[in-house]
Amino acid sequence: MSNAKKIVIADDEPDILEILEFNLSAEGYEVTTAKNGDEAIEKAKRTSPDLIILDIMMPGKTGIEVCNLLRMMPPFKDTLIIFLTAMSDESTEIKGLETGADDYLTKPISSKILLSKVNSLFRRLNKEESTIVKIGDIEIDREKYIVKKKGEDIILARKEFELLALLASKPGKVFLRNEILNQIWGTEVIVGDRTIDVHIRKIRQKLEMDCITTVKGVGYKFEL
Amino acid sequence: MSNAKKIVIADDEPDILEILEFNLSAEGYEVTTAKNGDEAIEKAKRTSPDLIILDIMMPGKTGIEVCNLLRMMPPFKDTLIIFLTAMSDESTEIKGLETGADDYLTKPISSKILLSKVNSLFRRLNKEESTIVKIGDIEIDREKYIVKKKGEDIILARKEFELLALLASKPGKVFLRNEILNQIWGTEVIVGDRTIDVHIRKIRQKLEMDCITTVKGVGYKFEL
DNA sequence: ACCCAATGTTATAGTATTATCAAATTGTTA
DNA sequence: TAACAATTTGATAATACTATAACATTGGGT
Repeated sequence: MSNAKKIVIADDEPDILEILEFNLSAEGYEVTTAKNGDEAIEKAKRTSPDLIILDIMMPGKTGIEVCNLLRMMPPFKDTLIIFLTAMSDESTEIKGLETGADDYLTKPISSKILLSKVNSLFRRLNKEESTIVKIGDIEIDREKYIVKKKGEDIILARKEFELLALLASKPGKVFLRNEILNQIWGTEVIVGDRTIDVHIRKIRQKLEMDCITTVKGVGYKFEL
Repeated sequence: MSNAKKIVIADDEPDILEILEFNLSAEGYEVTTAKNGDEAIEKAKRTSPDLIILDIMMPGKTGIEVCNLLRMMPPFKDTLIIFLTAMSDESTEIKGLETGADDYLTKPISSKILLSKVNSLFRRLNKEESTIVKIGDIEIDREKYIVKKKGEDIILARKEFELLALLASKPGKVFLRNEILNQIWGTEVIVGDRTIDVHIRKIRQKLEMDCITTVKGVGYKFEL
């Protein structure tokens, strides 16, 4: 899966770095580590991570300074940032949140809590972004009602779009004709047999690709 | 449109309820309180809050149970939920996060921390709503109710303005007719289908641009 | 290789949706 | 309250979408 979430962790304590990296990697995240603030910024620029975990107390730039710098750069305007802090000092916590961090964790860190928190943050983010589906050259945006192939817009009518979106929602899965009818036309409306075929044909025509496969006697599936 | 964020707080301790309500109200939030889980669900259904704060330990349903129930209801799929817990018990914290809560706070609660956290959570959500929106030649100022095209003022009537502002708030996104009706006219008022069309037409006329695209059978979107 | 059911193709007619205009209603301001 | 602007509605025209019929083709089973 190339869509593994990327995380950059910055902490000056090698032990912590290692523990966090181990745990997050085990969970399937793509982890990059940094020993200090500057390295964190540099790695962030290079890897475009989905989440940045910053220790507040670091030699050189503090996590808060790093966060401030990152927030000034457009690519990191909305990137998730979590602070790590040994202090249970309230004012620090607040400063952190108001700097634009999305959360903070207090050391000593329980890996279970960290993972929960990370997963939880991503869960929220995923919901917002699930409107866009990318499969190879094809990009389907449910919100914008747009289908793109290699960046070029392809105009689909409503039913065509819905049908494609349905099939593409689970690439590889074979959708039975009945399933498709229920999902797109609903149970009340009854349409003839050829209706689905015709829509499928139009999609194939417009996409100019063979990404919808017929499974005879069963249904259709979206692939490649 | 009163766009004050609404919050429902559930806790069985009246003191805490009062403190939280006081602080959050002072910050401009619209607070509703509930003494137990069932009441929380009921109030949530009635007020459609933006955030729900749940004490975990409550007589009757626990906060976790309430959260589970809420998450099953479509309207609350994405609502922010924060847990309040007296326990620093790690397993509880994790159970909370994995239930679908967005964060948790440990009692005793510092109101400053609470406010920071709440503000921080909403900040992320609010990014979309900056008062001035610029898209190409067009500039929309929600506060001053002014639209400019290449620096020149364009005078739009209120509904026209609101409609344009709505569409432009998420360029590219297709707004369903129902969505538009709910956002601009509200659920109580019922207007005919032609109303939207006519307003769209006037906006197009006054802007002298083709920036509003019709997606037949779906809705309208603002582009370019 | 043949058959037959399932699917592909095409053109077309019917339908639903939207654009446009004018007129009616409501709201606002002097 | 008159005058004017804003909003809504209804009728009608223009348009795009969809379903279907009729026919062609395919491919698996025997």
